[in-house]
Amino acid sequence: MQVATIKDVADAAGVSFKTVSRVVNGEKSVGPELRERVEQAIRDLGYKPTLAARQLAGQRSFIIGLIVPRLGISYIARMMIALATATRQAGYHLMTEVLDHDENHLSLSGKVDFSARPDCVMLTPPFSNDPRLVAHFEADGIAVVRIATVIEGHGLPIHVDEEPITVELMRHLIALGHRRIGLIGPPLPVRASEMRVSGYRKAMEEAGLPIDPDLMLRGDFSFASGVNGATAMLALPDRPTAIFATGDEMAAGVLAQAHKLGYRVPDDLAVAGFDDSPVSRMVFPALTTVYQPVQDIAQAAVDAAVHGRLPTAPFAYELRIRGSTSGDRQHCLDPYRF
Amino acid sequence: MQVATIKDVADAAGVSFKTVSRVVNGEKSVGPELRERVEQAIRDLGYKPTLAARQLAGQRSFIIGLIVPRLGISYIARMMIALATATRQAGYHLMTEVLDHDENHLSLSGKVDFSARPDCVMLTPPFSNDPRLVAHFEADGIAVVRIATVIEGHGLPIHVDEEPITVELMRHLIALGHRRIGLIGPPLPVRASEMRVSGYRKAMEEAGLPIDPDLMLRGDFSFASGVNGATAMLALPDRPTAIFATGDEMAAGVLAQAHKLGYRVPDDLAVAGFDDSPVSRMVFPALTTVYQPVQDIAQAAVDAAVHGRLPTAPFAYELRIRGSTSGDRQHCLDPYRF
DNA sequence: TTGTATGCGTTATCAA
DNA sequence: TTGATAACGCATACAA
Repeated sequence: MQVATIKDVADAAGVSFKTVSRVVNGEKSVGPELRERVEQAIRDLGYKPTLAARQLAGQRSFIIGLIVPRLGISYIARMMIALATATRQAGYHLMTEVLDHDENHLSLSGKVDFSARPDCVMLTPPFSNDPRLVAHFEADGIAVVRIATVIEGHGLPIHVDEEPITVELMRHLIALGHRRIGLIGPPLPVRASEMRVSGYRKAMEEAGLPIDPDLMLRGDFSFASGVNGATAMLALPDRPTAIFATGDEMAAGVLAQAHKLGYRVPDDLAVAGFDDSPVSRMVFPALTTVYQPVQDIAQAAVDAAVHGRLPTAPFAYELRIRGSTSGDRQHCLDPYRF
Repeated sequence: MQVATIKDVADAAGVSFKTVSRVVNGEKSVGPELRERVEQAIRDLGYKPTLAARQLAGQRSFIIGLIVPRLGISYIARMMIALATATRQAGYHLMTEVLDHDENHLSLSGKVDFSARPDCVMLTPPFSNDPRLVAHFEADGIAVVRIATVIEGHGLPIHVDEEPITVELMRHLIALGHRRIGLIGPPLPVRASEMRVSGYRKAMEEAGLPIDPDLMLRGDFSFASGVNGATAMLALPDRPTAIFATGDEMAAGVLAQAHKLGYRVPDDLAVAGFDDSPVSRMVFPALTTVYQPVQDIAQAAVDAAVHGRLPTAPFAYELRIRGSTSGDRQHCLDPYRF
């Protein structure tokens, strides 16, 4: 015999298969005696309900779709692992689709396959901020969870507020005596991470420091754009003594360029990033950065996907002060946990 | 009306739904005229066959399972993206499960859910080298693809041969004049990456260089183990002038410790890694390393999963010589593509 | 080449 | 509280 079906369980327990179905689905209209017999039979036969049949007969598929960009920064990889774990814990299955970063919603139908009929689709940045994508799914009656977004609109938005922690990070730099602090921000002023820019502004104003447009550049989260940003700013007559890049990969680019030019970090130039990505710990000196509560965010996203419940409390970001600003020469040896 | 079913298409095309089924499955026993009518109707209604129904009625599920470790080094993340892409191109769906690194096969049944009935399961390292895991799945009649393995046994092994490219890397170091070359290897002598160790030995012997046990340490692929290995070797009376770590994260640890101790890289100490991971490009100087043809490997794995076909030609590894051995101070600015 | 009947394993509806 | 029966959307065998 292959795998046990609901009928096998019913026969073994001496009940109708509908009763087994009730037990499996946790319905309480089952007598304690029968319930016990059924549960025993389920254990004995190692019965697991077939997903496809449940999906066909019921209205749920127990599948959650996940759409991620191909050009994955490590933040996405961490999110994928965390979402896979949270999905499983909720008794659901994760089906991952990769979408090219620059593809629009028109090419979507050909790429993303709805034949699995997920109960819900989760969108990571940058897709979580694309209203057209959301509309595309909702037109098919599929709920959409938008992970780490700041914009309103349809779907189930998992809002994040990165401004307070960014202000904290900036205060740290300012407390160290930096007055000219460069910023390498996200690509466009519409992204979720734009709050990292507003946090920068807020802290500068709070400290009574002038905001110099020359010190505010934009990158694309890549190492290369960090290098380029640093190159430009360090060539200024009145160069910054600290640079805050809104992503660790960019910050690593700043650090590398500083090394190449012979600057000592942090004595000549302090560098700070954002994300607490693996690379932030592997460069030398290790990068001061902001820890993203990826697991909490993933948990909230799955909760929204399964129960339609939105998170109530804000997520707990944490400042990680390391050598690239403090001058502490210790390595960060904590194992990187996803 | 919700989503179009096969019957809707049949009605629209004025044929029986079985004919539609034939067209969808690419059977050729359909007249050209009817075929055209059916295809038109499919386009008009935007029909996509429901996965669950195909799975229930047929014998295939069109689902491929993927099991990855939680403690993900970037190699795994890249593999996940590549596998998701290749799976989609093959018309299949990828269902990802995260397994804790140290879990044994006994706890497996509770963690990995078979209710999706995947046609095949793909295992990445380190799971791809666990015979018990393979047996576990095959007992359920599920084919198993073992990605990047060197051991024989059941399932569909996607063999990799990393020895030749490792020899090439070592020759590069030796050609630079290094005679005492340290090795920080994989955890146990049973892993796939053990070929990186044999490549080290082979190249040393080939060059007539002595193999000093003091210069052969083992790590666990983590940054921390690279730091520790470097610390130990650089404290030797006759310290190495070059260190080859069999993973980029470990190599980054070596590099960081070298910086901390004030060694110039590569003048005082050359460092080489393996994987061409993102971090290898973001440290300074950039790490000399070996590019892994992740996309090719992923393609082969999916091919094995879908058609049971094993790759014939070896995979094309590539040496990436960068500043950590050559002294070239240019950054690697290529966008990192998954 | 085309169409019809049957069943896959489960949930939903209704009756007992 | 239980159970019989009909779907769900499709593939498979078999018939036309």
